[in-house]
Amino acid sequence: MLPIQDYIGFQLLQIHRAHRARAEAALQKLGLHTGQEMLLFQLWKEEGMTPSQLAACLGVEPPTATKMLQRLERAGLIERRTDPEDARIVRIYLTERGRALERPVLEVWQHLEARTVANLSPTEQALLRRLLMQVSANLS
Amino acid sequence: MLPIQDYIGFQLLQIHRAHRARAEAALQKLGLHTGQEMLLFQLWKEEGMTPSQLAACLGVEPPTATKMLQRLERAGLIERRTDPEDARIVRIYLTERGRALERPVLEVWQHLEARTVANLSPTEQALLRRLLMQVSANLS
DNA sequence: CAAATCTCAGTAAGACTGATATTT
DNA sequence: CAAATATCAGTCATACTGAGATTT
Repeated sequence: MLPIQDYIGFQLLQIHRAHRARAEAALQKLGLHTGQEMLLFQLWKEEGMTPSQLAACLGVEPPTATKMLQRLERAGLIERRTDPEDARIVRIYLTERGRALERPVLEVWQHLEARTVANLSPTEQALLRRLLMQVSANLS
Repeated sequence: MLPIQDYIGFQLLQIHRAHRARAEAALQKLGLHTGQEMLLFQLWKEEGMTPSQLAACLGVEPPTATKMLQRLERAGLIERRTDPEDARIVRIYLTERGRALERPVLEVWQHLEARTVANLSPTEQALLRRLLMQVSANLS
């Protein structure tokens, strides 16, 4: 029987926890929590997305996205606007403060990414990315 | 600028979520929640560990382990016994029901592990394990 | 009226910090 | 009394399901 440490499932959990803790510590200085930056990432790419679309991008259910958006709104980083053509739809826009966070958050991410792949050659990094992509597909 | 999907940090999060959802679905049939089986794993290897030791194995703080143990105790899978030589120390033992879960839980894990590494050659699997080990070390 | 969209309410596990026994 | 051990209390973000509310 395989010791638990050798299960990839176990390794993934350990890594996820460590990664999350590091991200949390760095994002805290920007007044953000882990997870919130994921949503902001999407909005930096394209504003005006709906809560449902954002939920799909993040792979969560709509009520989960709603709660995240409430926190971001309370923090003054995003705002909601009802779609003028279909009042069922809400569209999410960044505030100035939300836009201003793009650069520092990216720096945090790049820094953490560098740490994550430290001691791996460029070839190994590319390989890891490819293998993880396959794993991701396997589990979807 | 790298699209978010190409960050290994992002991939890890997606994979962790998918993996967790699959584990949750399978463990539910055994009356367990994700995370609980981690603790049981340790106890199947060695009973009589203390809450602090278990916390260290899992990489969490002692109060977190205490809560997990409370749930496992309520579920009738483990029991606490005060150490006879040092009354500060609590030792955790499996109940019969807790021991009986070893085989089915292992089957769930092996099945999920197989799915996780599907479409990867044995060489690639070993490589992935090694790369993840390095990543884990990087983040610790 | 049915479908779509969002949100609310409630629940639960995960994880932390800081405080509180209890024993050594 | 200081250190060690476990636990309690409180907080917070994650994430779900199921139930409204509103609009098309």
